Amino acid sequence: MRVTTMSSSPLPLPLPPSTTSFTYSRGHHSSSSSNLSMVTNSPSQIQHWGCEDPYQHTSPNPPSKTRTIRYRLSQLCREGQPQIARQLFDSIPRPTTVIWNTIIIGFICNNMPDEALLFYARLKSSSPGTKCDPYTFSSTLKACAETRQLKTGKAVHCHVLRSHLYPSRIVCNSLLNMYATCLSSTDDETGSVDGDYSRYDLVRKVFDTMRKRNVVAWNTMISWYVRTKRCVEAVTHFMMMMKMGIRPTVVTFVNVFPAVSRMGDTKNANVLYGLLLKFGSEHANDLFAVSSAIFMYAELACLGAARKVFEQCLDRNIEVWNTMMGGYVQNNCPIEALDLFVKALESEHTVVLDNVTFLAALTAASQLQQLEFAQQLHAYIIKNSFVSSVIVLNAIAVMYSRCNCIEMSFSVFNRMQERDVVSWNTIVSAFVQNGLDDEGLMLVYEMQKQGFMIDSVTITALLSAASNLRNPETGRQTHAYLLRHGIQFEGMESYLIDMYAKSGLIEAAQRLFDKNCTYDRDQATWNAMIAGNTQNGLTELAFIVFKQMLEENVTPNSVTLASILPACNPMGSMALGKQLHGFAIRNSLDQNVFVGSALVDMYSKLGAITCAENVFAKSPEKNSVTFTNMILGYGQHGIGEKALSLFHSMRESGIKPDAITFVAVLSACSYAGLVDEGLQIFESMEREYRIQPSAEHYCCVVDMLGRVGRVVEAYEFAKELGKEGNLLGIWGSLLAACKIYGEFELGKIVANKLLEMESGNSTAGYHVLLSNIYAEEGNWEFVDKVRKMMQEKGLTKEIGCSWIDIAGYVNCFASRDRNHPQCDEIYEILGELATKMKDTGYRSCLNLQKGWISESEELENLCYDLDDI
DNA sequence: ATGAATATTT
Repeated sequence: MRVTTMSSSPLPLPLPPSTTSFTYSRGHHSSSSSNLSMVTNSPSQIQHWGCEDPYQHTSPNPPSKTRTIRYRLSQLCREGQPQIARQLFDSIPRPTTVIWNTIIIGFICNNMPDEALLFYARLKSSSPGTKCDPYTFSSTLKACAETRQLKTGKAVHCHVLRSHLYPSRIVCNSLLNMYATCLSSTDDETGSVDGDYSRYDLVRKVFDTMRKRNVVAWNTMISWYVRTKRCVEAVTHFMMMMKMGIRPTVVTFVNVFPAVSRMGDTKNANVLYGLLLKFGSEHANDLFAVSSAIFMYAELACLGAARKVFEQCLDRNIEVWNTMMGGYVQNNCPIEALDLFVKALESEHTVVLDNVTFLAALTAASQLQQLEFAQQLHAYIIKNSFVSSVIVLNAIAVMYSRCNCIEMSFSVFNRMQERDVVSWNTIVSAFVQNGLDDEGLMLVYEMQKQGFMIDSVTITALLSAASNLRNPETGRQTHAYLLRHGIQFEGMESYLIDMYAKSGLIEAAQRLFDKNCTYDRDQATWNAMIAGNTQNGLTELAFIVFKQMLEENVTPNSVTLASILPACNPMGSMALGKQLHGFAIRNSLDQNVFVGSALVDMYSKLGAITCAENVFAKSPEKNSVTFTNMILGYGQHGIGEKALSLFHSMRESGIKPDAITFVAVLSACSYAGLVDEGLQIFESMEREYRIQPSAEHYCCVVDMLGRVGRVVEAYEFAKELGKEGNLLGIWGSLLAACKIYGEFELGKIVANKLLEMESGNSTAGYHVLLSNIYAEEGNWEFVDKVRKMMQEKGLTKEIGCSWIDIAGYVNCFASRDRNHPQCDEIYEILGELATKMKDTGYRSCLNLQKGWISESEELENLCYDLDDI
């Protein structure tokens, strides 16, 4: 660390900024890149303040009059009337340095740094005789810092050097602050710093060459280190400063607190807070310090410590309240945040709530996801604030969207007088998150039409929509837009990977994963890749990525587990599933609602319905997915009654079933033959839950009717759906029912409908079914026709396959397969079983009497048929 | 009359 060069340098600031960046204009110079050059266009019309101006004809101004006018100027600026101050200033024929300073400072105080710079330029060009003093320099440098104008700041630096005055400590501090501010934002002129100094060295150099560094200089340095994300250096500087015997101020602590909290250094946080107390009660009671300490502890998730600081502060201002509430919100504790909000309401005689308070409450309400409370809060805000700002309205829209109430969200958006990019992003995301992806995409068009630019948040919403819609076209376009417009790529990887994987383009996802984020892959990126592999059936790859993630010490979260758990099912490995369950328990992730749902699904798909039941019973939190998975499990295990009763208790507990829940419960009814119950539930879908039945639901009902032989009813029902949706499944299950119940005429009608629908290899099964129907009728001519049709289309029926995990080894069985090591034994037992079945009255669907196949073949086919049922 | 600094929606 170099902090020792202060006495060796002859010049206080040996950093002549290059003359090229000296952009202040003197008229004959070209002044291409300077903001100061605007001075030549500045309409310095002399306007009179008031009717009479006592100074209009007096020149030069007498000292006493100067004092009066300076006083009036600063008073106007303090009263927030800089425009009137400007008029007064313009009426003065020859303003003195002090007058110039006053107007410049006045603009800065009124948050008009650009105006301040214009007046500095005017001072330099229109009255070259007027000297600048330390006040001029430090004020102007502040304006440069506020406007992030490094070039202008350098020009002022030059003026300081040329003034041949030894710059005062305050001017040096102002210079340091100007460089530190301009060289820490991301949008500055990176790399354009000339000479041998990198941007960081420049700030260091100014600091190192200062003759006397007081606490302000140190504070500036600490704050600069924190802003440029070098927290270790910030703390090191703090300690060096202490060692040199410089007494820290409140600002020092306010600056250094975020350094330790960002590092997650609770120990040093306690040390620093202890130091703050040690340096006197005026420190501990300072509201800036209290607020910063609360924020620090909240960022470290030490909410107890934060609350203690909060409670110890007796004279809280609104910032302190807001910081504490924000701390709870940040740590996902909406109840505590809202509790505090109520307390703030109760102490309204001591503080006035502002928009930031409402924002914190609204964000907490978004986390709480209780529509009723959301509406109460909304009503309260309407009643108690005169005009809500865009930010507050945006937060209200978010809140309704999180409560799954898109109608309210949209109506808030619709009624907004003024909208910003965040409003648009909010409403687009709201639609996408509530399953209205197409509407979300349309709103992006509208947004662009109204002149708002797509930004990185819009991109994430677009990618989610593309992913939900399985629409790689939209996804690719969005990816291209992102690259073409140079929108920040960081943080986008997981969305892109998810989109490509869900759209079935797993190679593209893998490429992104491999190339674009070889280092610094965040949790979400890993999760997206694991989920992508699982969803595309690449279960082994999913496990490889999961293992890699653990090896690279990335902490898995609930999403990781919920993504990897479904990978156990295709592998049929109960051992893996149990290992993951154990892993979840060890990492205290098993209480999570997503993990619980995934565990229920995993166990029930692996046939361990009792394990699924246990996980379900022990889940502290259950959502519609948890219930749906359990109902699905019961259905698949043929326990229709339990599925139904669980569906009813779900209703009673107030958890809203969704479209998939109905698929689960209807198919459970179907498997268990509970037709009347099923039909009743189907009818309640739209009536009670306002869920429009989709093709899948129709398919369940057709299947349900078909299975019990109510084939004609099923046919009438299927016709109701018209031409929309995935009709293939509906007609397919009807066809199977026709075959089983010998409704051959209807079967043929249905089969021909099916064959009209052109749709890949999935129709192979229907061809087989149709040929079987003809075979049962003995219509061999048509059997042949159908078989030939299949050959022409190149269709082969997919071989059914099943598997079971025994002692860690997955045994796989396929029809006519002879690869299993215990193949002979297996077929022997299968033969025995088939004989027993025949003895007890089982009849093959294929009519053996026609002599179409031999008896031994028929035995084999029996196994094949069993697989089909 | 000049320098350093807390809470904020997608």
